[in-house]
Amino acid sequence: MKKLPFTIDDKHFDSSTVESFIREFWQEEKLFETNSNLDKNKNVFSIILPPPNANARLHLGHVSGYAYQDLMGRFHRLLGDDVLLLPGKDHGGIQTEVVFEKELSKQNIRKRDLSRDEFFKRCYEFSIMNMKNAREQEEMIGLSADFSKDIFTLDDRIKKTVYDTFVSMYKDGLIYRGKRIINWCTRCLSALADVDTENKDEDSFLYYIKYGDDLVVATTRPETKIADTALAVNPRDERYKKYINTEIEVVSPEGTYMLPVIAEDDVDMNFGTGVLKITPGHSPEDYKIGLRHNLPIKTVIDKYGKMNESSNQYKGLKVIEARNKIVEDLKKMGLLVKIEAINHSVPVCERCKTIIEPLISYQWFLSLDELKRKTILAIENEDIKIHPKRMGKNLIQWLVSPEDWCLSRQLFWGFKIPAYYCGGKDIISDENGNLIEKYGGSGGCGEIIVQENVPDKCPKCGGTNIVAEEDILDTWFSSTQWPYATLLSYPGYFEKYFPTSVMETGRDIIFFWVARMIIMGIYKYGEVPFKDVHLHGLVTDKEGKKMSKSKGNGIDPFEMIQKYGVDALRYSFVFANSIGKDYRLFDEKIKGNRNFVNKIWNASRFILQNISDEGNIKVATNESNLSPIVKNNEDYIKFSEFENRIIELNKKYKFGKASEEMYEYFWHTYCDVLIEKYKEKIKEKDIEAMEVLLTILVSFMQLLHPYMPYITEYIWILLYEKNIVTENSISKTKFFNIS
RNA sequence: GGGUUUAUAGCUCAGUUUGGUUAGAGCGUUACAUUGACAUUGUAAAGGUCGCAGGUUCGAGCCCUGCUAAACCCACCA
Repeated sequence: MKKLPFTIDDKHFDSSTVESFIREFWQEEKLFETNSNLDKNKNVFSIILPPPNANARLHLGHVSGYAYQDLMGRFHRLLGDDVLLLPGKDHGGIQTEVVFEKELSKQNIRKRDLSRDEFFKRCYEFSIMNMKNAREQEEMIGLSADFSKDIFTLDDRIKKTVYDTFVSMYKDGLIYRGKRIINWCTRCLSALADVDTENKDEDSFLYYIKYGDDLVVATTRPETKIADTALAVNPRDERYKKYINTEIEVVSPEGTYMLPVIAEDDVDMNFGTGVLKITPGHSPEDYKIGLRHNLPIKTVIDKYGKMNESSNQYKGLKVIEARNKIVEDLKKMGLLVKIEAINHSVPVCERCKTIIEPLISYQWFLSLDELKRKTILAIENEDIKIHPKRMGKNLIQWLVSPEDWCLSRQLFWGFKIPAYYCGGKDIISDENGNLIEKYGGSGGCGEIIVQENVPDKCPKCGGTNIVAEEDILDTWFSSTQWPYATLLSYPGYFEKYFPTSVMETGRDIIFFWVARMIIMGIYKYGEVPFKDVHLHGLVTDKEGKKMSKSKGNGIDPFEMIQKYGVDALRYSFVFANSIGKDYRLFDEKIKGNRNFVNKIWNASRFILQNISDEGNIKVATNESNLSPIVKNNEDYIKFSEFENRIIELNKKYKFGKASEEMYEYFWHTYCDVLIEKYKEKIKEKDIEAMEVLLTILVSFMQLLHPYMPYITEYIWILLYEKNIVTENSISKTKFFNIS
């Protein structure tokens, strides 16, 4: 072993010196590397670590997650388990694409100026750079992962699994190409799933517009008037009963046309006038109503957010421009009754905050009905245990919604959809303005071929004019396969480690990720991909507000590490917190834990300084070779009870409680009571005093190690150098009273 | 509208499968100590109607009901 950088004569514990020393030591010893050999005497414990997005430095959220994951891994190593912590890096899909677009714009380059391949290449380089940073930071915080197995989500081995799943889901009829209303981002120029959108409050106007002679409709979107295909009223609404199932003549700036009036329970009698215009082509709610009443679907807005050619006067105008102009025109025609100010929420793109334009479009979908049902059963039967339990209810609530998952994205950064069209595909519109996708128009039979590799000819007609799908897969389609896709990438790992022991992640991505990982696992292997789900809360500032760049209330974890050390920061994430609860982090909290680190250092220092070298004191390695002197010592007996208690708390994921009790025990029992009690005796080299204090110290280092890996390992090495313990690393040991 | 959570000292939080003496900790505040393993320390003190109102009970911070306030999630917002 290298010369120790730091001795027991140093009063103040210098965390960064010790951290880099220990880090090198761990790397040299290759302590956390794994293999596919199954040892039947050992339990297997595995966590596939949630991969951070390779588009920025790690933030507090990542570090807090790693604190929990590493804690569990190290704890199970000390139980004697065969532990795998498998690290990875996420290409981050649309998130990274948007971040990198901003990078490009700094160089005055627009994304669509580059080819897809060129964009992909540059974004890949950008990601590689970030991945290196992330990796360094992961090592810095003491993550005991097997870095020789670090894997990127765009790795070819991952791609193989993802494509296999896509193809088999297509063959099973779960994945299909379909037309429906989807969330469209006019800036990203892509379809988005519901979870990729969020709601934003917006000040807008409610326009009251005359429809026919008697009816007035209140709408925020007058520009979609041209695409109306019905009016709807509540069947219980006495005011409008007589109009139901009639047709009224509607005058508009684009001419006069007839609209049916339908009865619909979903219409709120108290909103506006109680008359709703139905625009199935541009509103998800209206789309559903349209399906129920078999209404035609008209489209007036294109993918750029501009009015399309079905409008004569507004063609080419952006939505807002068209809205203002049509309002002017309606006013001139005497059709505008009044305008009210309104604050309502609108869906926006989760990434770039552009207002979503609901559009009718052909996309790839995954039917989830059956899989969701099975997933609910798995949760209800506790095939998978969610901690905290109440989050399971949230999950089930989300799973009962029947929406299919829109898998295709019109983006550059990600896996291409493995689909091909014999003779290509075209979008045409029929006489009613309905969009129809036609296949095989440019010389082919129109067969859709779904397979991993590019086909050289059509398996149906033998044609060679094969056109590849240009869309890419939603990044969540691949990341929800992460638990098995990673393990399948290394021979024997899947067999040994699947299903994994725990999925540990933030409570905020339970729908995005956790729910759909379970769904995919159930599809692929008929079983849940992990046995337990542990969800940690979000880190907030002292006022309980979410940290964000724009608010400027964020804490840089690496600044805190420089100031107080990794151990203090990591302890602050778990200290006195309960599972799934958000926790407030601030400087004084971390500082308090730094003081605890220093207390541990000084107490250990005192013991080590006063141990007689000639006495050749050794500490028992397990309960059976414990000396009777220690075994019967009342202070040791009490400690032993405490030790069992902490181990039990860890098993129950009660890390907050355990950390609190360890703090309390070490500071106020070990230091304040026991050291004081044995102080004089120890200086007289009394064997019982030395053995009791040492045995407790050694065991306590093991107990605390998952929570504070650096200082405990360093003290352990000092004990090893003094021949007090026989292994040179805590990671090679087991808890004292585990046989 | 549906679901979930929280409310305990100035601040941040504990208060435990199971209700039980005088409700605890850290930070902060105040006083004192200091060549001592540790001033990143020690000893002590002040500080609480346990959100409000009922109920169950010999006994409620804990269980039940209602209310108030705050936060989060889902749906909708024409």
